[in-house]
Amino acid sequence: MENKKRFYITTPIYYPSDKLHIGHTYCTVATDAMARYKRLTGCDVLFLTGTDEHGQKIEDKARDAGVSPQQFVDNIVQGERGILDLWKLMNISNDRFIRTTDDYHVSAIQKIFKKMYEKGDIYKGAYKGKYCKPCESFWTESQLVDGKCPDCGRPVEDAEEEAYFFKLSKYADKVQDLLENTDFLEPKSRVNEMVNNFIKPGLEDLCVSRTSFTWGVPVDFDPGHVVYVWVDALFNYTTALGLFNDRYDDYDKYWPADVHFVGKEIVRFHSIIWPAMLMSMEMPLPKKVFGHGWLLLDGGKMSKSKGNVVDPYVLAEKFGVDALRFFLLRTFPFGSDGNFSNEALIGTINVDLANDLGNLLSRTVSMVGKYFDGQLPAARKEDALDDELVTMASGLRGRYEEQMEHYAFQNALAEVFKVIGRANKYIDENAPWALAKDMDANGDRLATVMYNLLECLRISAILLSPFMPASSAEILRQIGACGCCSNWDSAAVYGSLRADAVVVRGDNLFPRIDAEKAVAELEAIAEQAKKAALPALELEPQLEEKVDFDTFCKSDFRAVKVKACENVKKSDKLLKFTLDDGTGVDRQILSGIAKFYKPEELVGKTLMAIVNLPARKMMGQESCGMLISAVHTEKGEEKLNLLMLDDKIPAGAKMC
RNA sequence: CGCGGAGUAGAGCAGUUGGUAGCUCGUCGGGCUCAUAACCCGGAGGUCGCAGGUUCAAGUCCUGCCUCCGCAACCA
Repeated sequence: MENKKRFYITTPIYYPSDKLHIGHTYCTVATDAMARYKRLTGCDVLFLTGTDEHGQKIEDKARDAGVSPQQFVDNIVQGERGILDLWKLMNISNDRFIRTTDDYHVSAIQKIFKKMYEKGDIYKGAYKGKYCKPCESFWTESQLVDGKCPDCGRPVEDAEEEAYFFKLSKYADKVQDLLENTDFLEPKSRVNEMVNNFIKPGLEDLCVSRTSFTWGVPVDFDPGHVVYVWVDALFNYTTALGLFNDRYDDYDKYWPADVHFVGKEIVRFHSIIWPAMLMSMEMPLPKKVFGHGWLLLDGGKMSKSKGNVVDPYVLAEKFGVDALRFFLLRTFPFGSDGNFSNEALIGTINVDLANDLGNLLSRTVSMVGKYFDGQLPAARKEDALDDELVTMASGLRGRYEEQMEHYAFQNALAEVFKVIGRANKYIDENAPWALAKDMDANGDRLATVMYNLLECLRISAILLSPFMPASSAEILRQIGACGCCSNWDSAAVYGSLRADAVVVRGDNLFPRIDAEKAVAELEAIAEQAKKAALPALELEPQLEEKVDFDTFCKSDFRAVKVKACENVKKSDKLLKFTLDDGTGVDRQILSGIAKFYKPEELVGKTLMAIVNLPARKMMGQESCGMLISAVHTEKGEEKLNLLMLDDKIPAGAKMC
């Protein structure tokens, strides 16, 4: 037992500048399923996840929020509905959680940085870039928008910043060899991308310190410098085991990692920079980096700006944690991108979980209860009708294992559901309800049929447990499986379930979902969330361009008094004003403010209008001029307020 | 010619080393009644992006083109 095989698996450490979305959940759930699977098979597993908490962006966000960077990340990590809460909700079984702001990590990073510096792989140089003085920030050429600062739009200038660099170029050949000639990086399709894109054109040395912000691990031998992201972030996988710190003592036991699961956007850092740094440190390399795909929405990337970010909290609470976990790993091939949609989620839950698995459990358990009072008799009678089902179920663990070892969650689950589908068909073939009509003649046969169904459920439940821990346990409970027939070994032994197991009916595991209703509700929630995310107040930016005085004077603004005001027929925006402009002749102006005012409340008010705009027809009526309103945007919604003047001002008074 | 991925039934996807084109949903018809109006069987529906080529044989190999998507260096 002390020779248990060890397995160390990690997720990326996530950047807590915002709440996490379904994409992060996808990666973490996949890692969790793998970790649970390995534990199931008897491995001594260490599963690590965490957060990467330093950097300019966090510093900026914290400043905007008026809190310290530490308070800011604490809130996102530990706060209500934060990252820890999310992983708890999703039933993530991580053994450790590292935060790069943890003391032990910070001091370990300083030691690592220093060691690489002393070795000569980190050296001092100059980081060239574009500098925006007002914003005090550095930008790269590619970050600029129209050659100007992406934040404020003002011009930038060439500048240099003192910085430390890592000699990435020194390890280029060794890394290329690693990628091309081993299975270090999977899926294999990512290898070409890395080699062609980054290594062949020549690796440049990597900037690993900055002086332009302070929220980071200080370089202890050079005040003013903080360690820039990669050294700090990547080495988390080792500091969390106790490298250069006393907090943990598992480095020798678990390093090198068996696999890092990472999103395809950070494959580069994990497959090029990370091995190079480890080579520099003369440490063993992880055995594998697996770059999984992204969940796309409407074929495009999820992003805050598109307002299409999917909230895992909402889905888990609405449909259940296990259903969401299952959906993510059953539907999408792990290595490539997948199209997420609410319809697909609900479809998978209804078809696989409710109709096939849930209903199989329900009908089986119900029949054992109805025909045998929950406990099968000992006498059995086999039949050729059993062969195919029994063969399939007996070999299921092997086929499942083959897929799981290749991180092919989708295929592993497909194997399980083939057996579940076959079991449903088996019920039809044997028509237990017909057998039950003559228990004296068919009782033995009926018991065999029911036992075979229970066995299929038992084996399936064991193999599904890494994906749906709670639901699998409930299935095993309902079919009366004990500990010794709920483990990995028993999943390969058909007939493990005690012949006299006590079967108890429970609630429906996966209730069917009314798809139309659920989609509508989700869309309403999304709409609400989108609104809430919009800024409370937005103002039009001031114009840069100058207007000369003469041009300005050409605009003839006048005080006008509202003599009458009414809604324009068939228009929900327009109000029609009859105004006294001091000339003695009524002036008619149409204004698009019906949403904000009732006509009657405006009568008698003194407003401001520009009167020398050319007349223009709106909804078939003439509008001679324009009423002046103040405009601003609240929560994405435009608000208009008419300029109301002191009623002492006579009609026709000129504004200047 | 920056790099990479993708284009297969109405939708979403599988298709390992070339040899009758499959799966899920939907749709149409039938069966059953134990069960969560669930389950089972059958039918319809594809010139596998386009054009060439290699081959006895190509969705699968080669060439060219078109369309969509992602990445393009310090950015999760």
